[in-house]
Amino acid sequence: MKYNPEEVELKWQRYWEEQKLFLTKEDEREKFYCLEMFPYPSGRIHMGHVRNYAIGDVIARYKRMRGYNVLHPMGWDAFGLPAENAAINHGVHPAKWTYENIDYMKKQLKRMGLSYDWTREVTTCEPEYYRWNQWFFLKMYEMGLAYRKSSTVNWCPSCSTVLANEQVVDGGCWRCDSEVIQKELEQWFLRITAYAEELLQGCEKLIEGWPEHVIAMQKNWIGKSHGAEVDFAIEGSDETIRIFTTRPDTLWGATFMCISPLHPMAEKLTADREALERIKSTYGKAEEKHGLFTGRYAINPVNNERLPIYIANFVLMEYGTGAIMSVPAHDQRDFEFARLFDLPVRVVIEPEGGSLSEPLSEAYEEEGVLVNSAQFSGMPSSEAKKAIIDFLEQKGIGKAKVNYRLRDWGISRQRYWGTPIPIIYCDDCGVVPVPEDDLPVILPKDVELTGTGMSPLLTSEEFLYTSCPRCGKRARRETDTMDTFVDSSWYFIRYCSPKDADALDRKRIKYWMPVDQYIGGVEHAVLHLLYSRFFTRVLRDIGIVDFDEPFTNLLTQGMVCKETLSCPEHGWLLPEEVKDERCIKCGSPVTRGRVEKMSKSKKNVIDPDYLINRYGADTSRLFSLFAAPPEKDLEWSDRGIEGAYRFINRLWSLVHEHSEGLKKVKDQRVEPVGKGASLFRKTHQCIKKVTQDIERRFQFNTAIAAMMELFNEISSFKPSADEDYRIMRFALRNLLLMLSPFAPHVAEELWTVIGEEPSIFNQPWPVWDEEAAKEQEVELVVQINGKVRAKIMIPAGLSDDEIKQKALNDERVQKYTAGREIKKTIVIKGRLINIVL
RNA sequence: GCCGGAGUGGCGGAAUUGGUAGACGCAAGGGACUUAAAAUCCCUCGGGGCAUAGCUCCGUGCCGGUUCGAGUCCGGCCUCCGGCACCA
Repeated sequence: MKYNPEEVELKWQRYWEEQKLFLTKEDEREKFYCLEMFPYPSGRIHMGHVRNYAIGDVIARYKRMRGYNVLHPMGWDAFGLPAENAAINHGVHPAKWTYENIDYMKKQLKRMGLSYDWTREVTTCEPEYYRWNQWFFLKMYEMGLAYRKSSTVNWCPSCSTVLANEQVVDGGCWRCDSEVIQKELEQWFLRITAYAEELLQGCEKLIEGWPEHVIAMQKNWIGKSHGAEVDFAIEGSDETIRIFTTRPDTLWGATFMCISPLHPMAEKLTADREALERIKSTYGKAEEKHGLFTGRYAINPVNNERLPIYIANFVLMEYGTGAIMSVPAHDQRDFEFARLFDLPVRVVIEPEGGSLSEPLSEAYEEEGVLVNSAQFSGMPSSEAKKAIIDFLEQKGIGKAKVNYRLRDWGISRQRYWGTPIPIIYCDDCGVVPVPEDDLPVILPKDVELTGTGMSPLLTSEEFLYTSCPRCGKRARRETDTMDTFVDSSWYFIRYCSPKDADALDRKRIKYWMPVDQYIGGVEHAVLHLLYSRFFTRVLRDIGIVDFDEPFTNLLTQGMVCKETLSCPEHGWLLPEEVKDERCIKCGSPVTRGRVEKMSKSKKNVIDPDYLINRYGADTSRLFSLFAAPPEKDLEWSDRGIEGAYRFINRLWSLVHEHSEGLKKVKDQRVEPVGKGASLFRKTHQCIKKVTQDIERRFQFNTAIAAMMELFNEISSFKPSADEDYRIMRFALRNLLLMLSPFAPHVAEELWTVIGEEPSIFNQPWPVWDEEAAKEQEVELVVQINGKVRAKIMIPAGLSDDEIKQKALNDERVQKYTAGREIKKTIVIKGRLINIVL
């Protein structure tokens, strides 16, 4: 009987659905919440999804067999730019585009045979979902966590939208790479900085369950630093400028001062508007430093020196106080600036036990010992930092200060396809929040999408004008929508009670949350994961949840990569555009480029539909789990998938070939006797290995390798008597159970072929017997002076002395030991002996 | 520059955390079956040397160290990949 993946897979997918096998309800069992990052409905799934969801499905099915009540949901991150761009470019309404994509992708996911509870499906563009975005926003507004301010924002002229700092990559838009410019706008912000310290501290709790590098990235992003704020008087003015420094030990080395062009004092200190504008235009540009001398001086409060005040493009208003003291001897940026303006460089820190040769060729940024610093000279930096802060505090001119790089989260987007911000502007009452009872504020359908950069909601009169909830007069709605990261910051909570009738049901949330295992790409290591941690804390403070961290364990899967092909004339090529190492269009030799993340633009993608049509879901899943450990990058291999397919086919044929013999001995007791004794043992060993590989760090690749080994042994075992069949059946039955989370359809089918009742997924995970798994004979490696000189078979469980005797009696060993004194022997139980001569 | 991670056969990757380096898969070579091919099955497969049923030396990016024993631990380098980057 030939293996037909499609037939088998559709059959069992239908069965599971009919049996409602994966629908989940709260019960008395221990819960396990297994979650994969939900996709953006871009149109079709890609190999990254296949890998992500295959990993999640193995975990969910495995945990289910281990007796957990598993929650394994799926949904759609359905708001976002591409839908709107499709509308602009092709005239399709974003809603239509999105829902059609969801339909198609849902079919694809179902075709993969994933064990989701589809009744919990969540779609973020539905009013039942986004009304809670609005509700949280109102709560945050009440709590002072949502606020409006005018600020310069990152603006992508191509996407015509505001970008969060995190969405700016190397000065370009994260989506389209266009250069990002600064623009002044009234924006809504969420005060994530109020939780900066807590989010940082919380990282410690994640150490056990999260990858180290993700925690490092989060800490880095929060960017806590200790230092001091110091007030500098301005000569000829009553005002002072406050600076922040992490190096109070270099205070005596300040030779000038810089303020940000956006600093409120900038306009007061210079009359030259034009020059100020020029500096502003280079603000934040990393390439070069620009400065403008104001003609004014500040007074260094520790030594009363006059310091010229500059306006400098590299001083950021968003960090610290927007003003710095400049110590060119000990800060490379100040050093470069000093060179530019020929400003003095004064050394106040010398390396311990040495001295700097002046003039300096670069700043000395290390810590050291203070010099030229009045009473603090001679003190080491670390000590001086504290002492100087004490001194500043006593004198009332400064204080210790902790700063964070983390900024508040700007959520306003001048876009249509997102959650309307539930705010009304009334001429008399000002900013008025939409009353809770009026939620949701529905996103209107009749909107003109032009891509001009104006909020499209401005074009819907019906939406725009409303009456003020306070005074009843005609008022305008906020027309910006929320950043879509708001949607994904709490969707995992929504899955617990997905229907609006019981939305945010505390009891159900308490049962399921937090997520026990979260699986997704590293690209969300800061953005999504940090926002989710923030939201969870806000929800905790509102009283909806009673924990801090949403995701107990996190698995960040590696990228799916493939070799790239390119031609000097035609650029990236598809594999079918290459013949005999030459481009079929022009005949130029083809460059086999680096193995890179699959992307349409580089033409190195594999379409999951093609894969599943050709090999089936089981093979596709098995290969993506076997080719590399989950957290590492996976290199696509056409041959590799053939290997996985071959394995499944071999298993299929073997089971069918022996199905009669296997069925006949069903329910008969297995005994480890006869020629099958070693297969019996191998089976127990395999259960142990596979279980341990899954339990510790999800090493699916080695788990599959172990199953292949077991299969190879079953396959070379030629059963004749019933006792042989009993053992073969025992081995196969367990192999199918172990394989079932990885290749669920074929496992379920073959389960019935050996005479078992479906569903295999109602079976418990197999257990091994430690005794039965033990080898009776083991290979002893005999080393002499650390080199392997012999390998001998010995019975397991010998004492050290017996092992030593066996080894010394071996003639190959005697060749070396003859006439020499044995200094020492080291015996590793059941494994190795090292004889030191 | 700073912070993470990784370097093992022709390739993807194993190695119970200090105890046989190369599991499993792929590729390659040889053989069987076949009119033939595909598929399938069996054997070989890190490199060198030799008196070639065997023996022996070398081998986990490089140099050193600890140890009876190092892919694994320590010190110093090199290379590659990710993240952050004028954060004062």
